[in-house]
Amino acid sequence: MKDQADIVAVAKAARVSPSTVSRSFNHPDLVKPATRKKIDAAVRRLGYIRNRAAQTIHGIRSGTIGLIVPTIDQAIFAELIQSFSSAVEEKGFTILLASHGYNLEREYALTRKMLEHRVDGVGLIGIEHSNDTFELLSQQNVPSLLLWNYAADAPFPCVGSDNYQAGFLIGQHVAGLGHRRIATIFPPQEGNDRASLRLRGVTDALRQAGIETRSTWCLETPYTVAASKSAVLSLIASDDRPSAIICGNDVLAWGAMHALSSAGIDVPQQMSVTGIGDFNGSKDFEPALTTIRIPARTIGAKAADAVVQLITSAGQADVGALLLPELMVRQTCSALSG
Amino acid sequence: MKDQADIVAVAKAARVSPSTVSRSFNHPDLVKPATRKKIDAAVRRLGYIRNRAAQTIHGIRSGTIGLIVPTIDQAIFAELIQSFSSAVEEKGFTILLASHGYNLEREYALTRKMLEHRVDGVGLIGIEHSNDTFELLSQQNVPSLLLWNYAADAPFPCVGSDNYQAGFLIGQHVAGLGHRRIATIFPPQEGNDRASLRLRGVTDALRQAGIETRSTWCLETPYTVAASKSAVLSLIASDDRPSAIICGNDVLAWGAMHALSSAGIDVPQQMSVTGIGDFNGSKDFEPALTTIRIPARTIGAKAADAVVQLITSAGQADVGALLLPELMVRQTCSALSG
DNA sequence: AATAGTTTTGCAAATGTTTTCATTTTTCGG
DNA sequence: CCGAAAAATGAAAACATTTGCAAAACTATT
Repeated sequence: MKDQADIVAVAKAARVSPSTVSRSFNHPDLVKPATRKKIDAAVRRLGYIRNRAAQTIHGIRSGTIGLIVPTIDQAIFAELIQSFSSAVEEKGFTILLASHGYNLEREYALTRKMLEHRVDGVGLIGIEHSNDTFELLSQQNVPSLLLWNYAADAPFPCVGSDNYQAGFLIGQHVAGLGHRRIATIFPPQEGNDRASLRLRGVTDALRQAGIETRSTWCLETPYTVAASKSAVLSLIASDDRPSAIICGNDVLAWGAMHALSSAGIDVPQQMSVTGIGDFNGSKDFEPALTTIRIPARTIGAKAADAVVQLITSAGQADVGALLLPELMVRQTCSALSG
Repeated sequence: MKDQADIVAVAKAARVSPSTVSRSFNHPDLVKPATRKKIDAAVRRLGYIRNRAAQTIHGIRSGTIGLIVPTIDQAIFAELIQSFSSAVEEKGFTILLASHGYNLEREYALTRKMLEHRVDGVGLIGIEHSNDTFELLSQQNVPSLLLWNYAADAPFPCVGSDNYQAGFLIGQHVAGLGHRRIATIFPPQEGNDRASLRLRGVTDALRQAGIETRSTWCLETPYTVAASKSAVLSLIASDDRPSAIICGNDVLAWGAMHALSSAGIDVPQQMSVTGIGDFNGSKDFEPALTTIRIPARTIGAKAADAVVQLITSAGQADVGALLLPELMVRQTCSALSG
């Protein structure tokens, strides 16, 4: 870490001025090929690496995009992060990643930190954020994007799906198959607009079909197979069982399936199960999971395009995108017989 | 993005010098409380946000750590990234994340980019990397850490598990239960030392038990449930079936389980299956997956400690850590009857 | 060979901070 | 209320770059 070569060292070694070295990097066409060669040689010899921090203070873009997510280690966000990150990488940006654990105060703090790093843009998951966060972002005038969820009237452009609609679709489907005794299993709603919208969608669809949900059948667990499995295990311990379980996402559905399998309850013969998300693996689950497809990879890729557009157009572009949720009818949810 | 407040704007507004403002941030005890209050007020009024890029060129740490992974959207790396990132966040760092898709050339390019951003340290997954990458890192003298895998003689400190041992353990276990007809299903070995080490461990353990693996039973698929399921489906289409399938990781094992379940083959009665990794969900799979535990969260957390130590001790600390793989005997692998 | 035009280079100022050192202000014991 | 010591502040240099402008070095035309 001692005397790392800087641009003037390179200049000296190549017997040119620092300006020329700088130009040789940033506007190679402005410097004579022969000179460029000398410089390249010097660069290699000294192991010089450009200092983006020093460039950044000239108003040059930092080449970083802040991505702030609730959590990383969830199948679905991982997929989103992957596609987002590889798409922005392709465009020459690098991702500054942070997770707040569904705590919107922490999200604000992280946003600030990102701005200290002078990210060129930021992506947030969902539409609901603390007021401070929104103010900060718009006051600092940083290209910002809301991922995953979509609303036309959100304070920033959204690239995502309609989570209410997702819930509504699945509720409608389950009710349409004749189910009346329906349980739900969702994560805590606090600070998670995706989940609460989905649940509202489900409830509305059911109510529209004349079904009221029983509060004892509305389970709430974190997003893990383990939690969901044990919640469903105790749900079915009672004689008074529902005929279908609507899960807030596919991970919860997997947990439910394992619980039923371990109790020897056949899906979908004796009990229907549905997910939301259509994660990797849900299609190949046995039996294949009926769920709502929310195209994480597409969202990631489109979002990447969108931020970059926002950045390069100084926020003038119209980049929102609504990806419609889609019902995937597979094997875990069947018509109520009898 | 126009006239964002800078430190001199704040200074003017607070009627003090820039030096004082700077001090008020970095050494608050050196400035009079009253002055500090004036400054804080000005900061708030102008919406000033410190510019880390400008700090960084003073040799001050950038507060970022580069993490370069093969892929993000795999259960297991997601877990690792999550724990690593939240642990470093706690210590005031932010993660610069990039993925190379198991391509070590790209890894080198990404490493360079990280260095351009003047990350304070970098973490790489696995022990095998291109020579250029190693040279770059040691020549630039950046605190570097190898995660996930462990070897005493690696060029940089490792925080990880012994993947050969992991493979060996599971091979031994399966052979010890009397299985002789054993299939394996592993990802492509290219650029993935974890996978190749595991496979070597398995093969060695089997050979030691006098078992040679048949090449037609050595399946190779990417890390997805879908790929694994279809590979296993065609494997069992033949009459000449193995009695056990050793999978390179838990995702592959899940795929295998679904394949068997869809073919109506009982696990473990008719076929044993094992994984490696002990991912979230494997314990609650039905039947619960016998696997080798590799403690991703612990590795992430320890690795975070380690890099930060490396950074703050200028590379003088001895931070390597070997987390032993552990056999988790559950329900998917039973003794061969008859 | 001289001129005009073009290409290539260097100088110096600018970027937003931190830090050393010197100066000013405050505090406090007499 | 004086002076010494301590505390607080400011001026200026430093950090690693980029860039506008001007000078220098070529080319081509006559």
